[in-house]
Amino acid sequence: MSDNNYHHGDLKAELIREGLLLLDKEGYDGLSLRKVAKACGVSQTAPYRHFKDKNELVEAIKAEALSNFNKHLEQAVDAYPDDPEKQLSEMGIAYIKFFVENPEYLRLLFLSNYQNKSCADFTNQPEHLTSGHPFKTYLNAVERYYKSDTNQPLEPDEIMLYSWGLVHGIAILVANNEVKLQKDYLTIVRKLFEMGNNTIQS
Amino acid sequence: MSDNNYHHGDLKAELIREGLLLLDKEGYDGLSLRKVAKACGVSQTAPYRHFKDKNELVEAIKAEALSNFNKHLEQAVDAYPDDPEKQLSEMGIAYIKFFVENPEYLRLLFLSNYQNKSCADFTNQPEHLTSGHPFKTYLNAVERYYKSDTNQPLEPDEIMLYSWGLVHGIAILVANNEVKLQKDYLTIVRKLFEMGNNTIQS
DNA sequence: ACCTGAACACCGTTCAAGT
DNA sequence: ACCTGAACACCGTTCAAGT
Repeated sequence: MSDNNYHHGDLKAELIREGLLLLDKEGYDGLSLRKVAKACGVSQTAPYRHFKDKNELVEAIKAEALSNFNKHLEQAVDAYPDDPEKQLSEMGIAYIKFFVENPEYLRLLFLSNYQNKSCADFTNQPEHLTSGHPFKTYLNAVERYYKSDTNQPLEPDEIMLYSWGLVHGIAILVANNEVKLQKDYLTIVRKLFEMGNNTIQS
Repeated sequence: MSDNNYHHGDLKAELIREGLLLLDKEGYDGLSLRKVAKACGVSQTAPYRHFKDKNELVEAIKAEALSNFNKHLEQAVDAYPDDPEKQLSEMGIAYIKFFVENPEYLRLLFLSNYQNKSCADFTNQPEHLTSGHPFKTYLNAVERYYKSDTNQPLEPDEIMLYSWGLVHGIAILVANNEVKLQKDYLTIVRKLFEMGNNTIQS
């Protein structure tokens, strides 16, 4: 708040912002504490006034990335009010597209050993702790879909693992160029979603 | 072959072996060229006689890891001869279990930026280049399943993305403790596979 | 939960030199 | 496609000191 500090009013926020820029520019492996500090025009040890270690900085950058990701998902959901099935499938497509366009986010969010210790138990946690988190957004969409389909043979838990797993796996395989497909991946994904309504049908 | 070298008869193979041991012991981030060299009792620069740089060493370790992984998949396939549907679903379960039990392999194989440039185009490559590779094993299982089910509305390409994506995504979410489930994940996976026969049914 | 500069242990990589 | 040791640029982290 005060802008009469040694150098910055809000170094902590700037470190996070520059960290995300560095991720975009140099990829996950280029993300070093010293480079982020230099990008903020501050000494290499200054980040230690705001974060216990690199792990804490990376966790903060992750939180920012998750928030960006969540906005993409919510945008897709909001485009189809009152249609839980369409919401779920369009959100899945937004999910995949996001990571195909930002593959370094995948590395930051899902493979860094800078681990978020807390396992994301969104089902049993109070709303204020989980809202704004993409996985909670995903779970909400699954639950709306579950309620809208009274013939659904699967529990929310099961739809969650199925739907999230499918979308997540496809995102990773395509983003990492792991599969080689004849057709455009989005064409195939749309076909799969249409056939399965994004869930198994029996 | 000759064992009268400066130090080793087969340093290259030993570097790969020790690299994989180090991955198990210290995780993907602990995998350093210098540590691998030290584990082989050799100077820090000795690996450069066998690999252009760290990237090449990591690629060789990856190849070894993929071969171990492939053995697990083939074992599952071989347990159910003449039942392509069961082969596909049991292989999927073996796939998930393998990564849940060896999460550092996930990091090595799918999120390292030590990239295998060649995108795995297993559909159009000669057999001798692709055999022994887990993704080829997966593709083979998909194709056998496709041939066995004449009512299958999906192309092999589409089944591949669907089946591999689902299995891969679930493996990552569970191995990284990303989902919190009420029941055991294998119970849910088995139920999903039984319902969908590992593919969408229309 | 302010910021710096010197220092330490670790890393990948290069290069001249040695069996 | 042999192996080593010194050296360089980079990294995370600690610590005594300075606004």
